[in-house]
Amino acid sequence: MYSSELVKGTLKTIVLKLLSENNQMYGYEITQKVKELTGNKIQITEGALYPTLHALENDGVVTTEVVNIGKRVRKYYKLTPQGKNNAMEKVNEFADFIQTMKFLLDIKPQLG
Amino acid sequence: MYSSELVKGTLKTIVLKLLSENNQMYGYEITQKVKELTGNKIQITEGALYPTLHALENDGVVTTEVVNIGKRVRKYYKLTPQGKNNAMEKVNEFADFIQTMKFLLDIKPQLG
DNA sequence: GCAAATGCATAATATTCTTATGTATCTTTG
DNA sequence: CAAAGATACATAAGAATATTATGCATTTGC
Repeated sequence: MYSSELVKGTLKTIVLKLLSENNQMYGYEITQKVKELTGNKIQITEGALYPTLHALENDGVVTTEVVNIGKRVRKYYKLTPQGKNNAMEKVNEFADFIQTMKFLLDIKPQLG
Repeated sequence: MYSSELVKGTLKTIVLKLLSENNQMYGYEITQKVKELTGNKIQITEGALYPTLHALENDGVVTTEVVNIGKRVRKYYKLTPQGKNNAMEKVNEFADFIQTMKFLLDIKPQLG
């Protein structure tokens, strides 16, 4: 687990990227996917995720579809066309940011 | 300039790294150095920097020395031994974080 | 049957940054 | 030499975002 401050500000980027790869996902699925892909190094809490997803919906970045699974409810999120652009931009910006930070912090290329 | 959320949480790491390379620096110098090294892509505001520096001092990570330059005052910050460890840890953690994010966001190695 | 996992959500609090403001000195330029 | 911009500190109000706690309900695994 990274210190929480380090991960701050990356949530939206992570969510958008996952949605751009998976057509549609529901909240809980996103938390699990991130845990799995990062080997528990990044864990998204629900208290952070749901407000973010709602904000993305308000901004027209995602649309939602509620699906009943037995008696339970799942809320699927899917990128709008605008959201797809948004996702690419965010990821590109982060890639650029990484380059800048590597230089600034004098971080050498890592093996692996 | 990156979106502000992107840079969130990196301030302490940046400051500690610069201090670990420069023996002692003052606040304004730090803001200028970061601007210069990043080609204006990252700009540290004073409203964010000074509270952070004061917190680092409270935590025993840095010590300060006030120097008079003419009639003006400069406050130099210098890492304590604990602060040096702290700096290394922060930078290593960030390097690790970058690797994780590159994988998660599927970012390819960049040229340059 | 009970604990853990799945699945949504919100509210209080904490943290951190932005923006604005304040004070003062020094340097550059027209 | 006056004014603007740079240097140099600092704090405070407000915004944004995350943490922690809580709540509810269903389903799965032991």
